[in-house]
Amino acid sequence: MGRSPCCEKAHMNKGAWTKEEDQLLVDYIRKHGEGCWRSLPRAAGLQRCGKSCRLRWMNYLRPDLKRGNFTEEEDELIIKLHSLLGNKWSLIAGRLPGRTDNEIKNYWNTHIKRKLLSRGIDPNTHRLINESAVVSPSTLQNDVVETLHLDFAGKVKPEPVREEIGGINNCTSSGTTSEKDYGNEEDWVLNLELSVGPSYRYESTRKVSVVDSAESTRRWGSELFGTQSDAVCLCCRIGLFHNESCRNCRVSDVRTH
DNA sequence: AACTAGAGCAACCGCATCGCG
DNA sequence: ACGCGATGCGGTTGCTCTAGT
Repeated sequence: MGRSPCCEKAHMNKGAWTKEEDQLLVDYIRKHGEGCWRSLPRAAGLQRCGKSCRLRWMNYLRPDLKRGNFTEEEDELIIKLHSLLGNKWSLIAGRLPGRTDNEIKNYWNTHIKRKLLSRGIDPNTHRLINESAVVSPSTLQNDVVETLHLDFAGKVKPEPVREEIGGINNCTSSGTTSEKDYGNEEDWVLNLELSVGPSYRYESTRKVSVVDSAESTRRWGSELFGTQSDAVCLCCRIGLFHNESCRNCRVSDVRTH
């Protein structure tokens, strides 16, 4: 019994992709678009399972991928996002145009971990290795640290946010704040329109309908954060995209907001 | 030149989540 | 509400390349 395999593996190629396979996949997707990965291999004439095709496309063949070395700005952004999100590579990748989750994950494991360790920072907790106190001040400007806040969809998970504001987060997947401090995980939703900013007042955004009894937490969020119009994306707040359009804010000059 | 160890990265695997009937 | 297939995600593996001896 048990789950049926995602594909018939007996006659499938495995291992590195050949140029011919790449070409077949690219040609097929150009013609038909992405989607239906399970049936794609057969339709494209590939002896690969759908998962493998998807991975190859996502991580290597997509035309919008940015190849080459990570910039210093990207490094810092990854570190900051990891301190907020933990090993949520796909979410982190969503904030780095042209980078894939796999690429970022590999880069983290091979470069950034070492970089943080050399700074005396534990890459898992983002805390200084020799001190129990706070955390990676070297990587975040003070004004940003003081005002780091998260914006929640529908429900607010208050305590960790307060911790964000007071020092730096405990929100990573390996964080230490216990679940009982803010209820069940299912009761709150982190809106990944993460924002970092000065002490603007900020209202929790509600991308999904609020169907809960969280009026109090909502009010709490409003009192704490003010209106959403003040929110600026993380990239802009930490000073990236100084001279170019930010894809998150759609604003060409971040100094104006 | 040959060998070895380590780094880097593409790809795989298994589980989780989503979405549709 | 439930079951099941499809897709997505994160951890891990293993191959390739390169630097050191």
